[in-house]
Amino acid sequence: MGQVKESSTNFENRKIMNDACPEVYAASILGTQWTLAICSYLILGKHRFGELRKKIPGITERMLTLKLRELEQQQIVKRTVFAEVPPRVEYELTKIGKDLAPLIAQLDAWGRKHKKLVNSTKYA
Amino acid sequence: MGQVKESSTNFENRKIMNDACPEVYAASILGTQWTLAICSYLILGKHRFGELRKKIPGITERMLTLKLRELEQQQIVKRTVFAEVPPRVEYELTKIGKDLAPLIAQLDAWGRKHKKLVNSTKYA
DNA sequence: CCCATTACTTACTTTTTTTATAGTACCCTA
DNA sequence: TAGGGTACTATAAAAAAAGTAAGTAATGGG
Repeated sequence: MGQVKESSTNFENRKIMNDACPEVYAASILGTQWTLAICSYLILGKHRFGELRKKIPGITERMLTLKLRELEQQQIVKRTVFAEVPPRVEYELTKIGKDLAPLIAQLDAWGRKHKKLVNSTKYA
Repeated sequence: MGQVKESSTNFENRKIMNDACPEVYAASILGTQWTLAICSYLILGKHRFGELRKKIPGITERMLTLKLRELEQQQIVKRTVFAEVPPRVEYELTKIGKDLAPLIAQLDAWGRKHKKLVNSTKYA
């Protein structure tokens, strides 16, 4: 829950759902734009900031920064800064981050299946 | 992708990612607010509109309608209208909708684990 | 001294999603 | 004939998320 106003109805609603339903909580973490793409690359291994930016088409530096910071706060990603010039920062998944792998595989499988279904019925 | 402007950068970005990554595509379907909560209830069985509204705390009729329509378009939910007064409309999962069950179970498992971890380190 | 490199910030603007509130149609019952 | 139940719609506003564009810092090399 990035920048949610604690006074908003939206905040209340999410809080209640997230507290009551772990699956909703998990989906709300993974379902925002760019987040899962980043995780998918990090599952393949450690990446520098610039590497991620190059691999993820269309992402801006701002968005990449925001999402990485969010993932870091959520303890899904670990950030390591090297005291060099020019700077070098490496990102890698934490233990729980790595635990996403089978979940991502399932999402992938269901996604393929669904896409296939929808496309096959689109013009039927 | 509910009400996205086809001319926006956002539309372009989502399109590219969704086309390339089925897991991102799947997560973007399941990750928006209310969607997974609705599916979770429907996995338990057929529900009427009003039943869902009562079970899902905080949801407005408008949101419930919107999300159900979206799920219907995505062929995840089937809608059946009975020609009665007062009206009766039933919602149930389609085949691919039911295929979400194991995915939801995994989301649930990961969500619990993550929540536990975050809470345990919060004040450490 | 100027430029390149890398990983960001900052200050906005635009787009998308969610919420609020007030209807509507239909028939049945009291 | 007024009110109740059900499943919605319409319109507007608020909130959240994403995108744009222009910096910044530090240092080594030319």
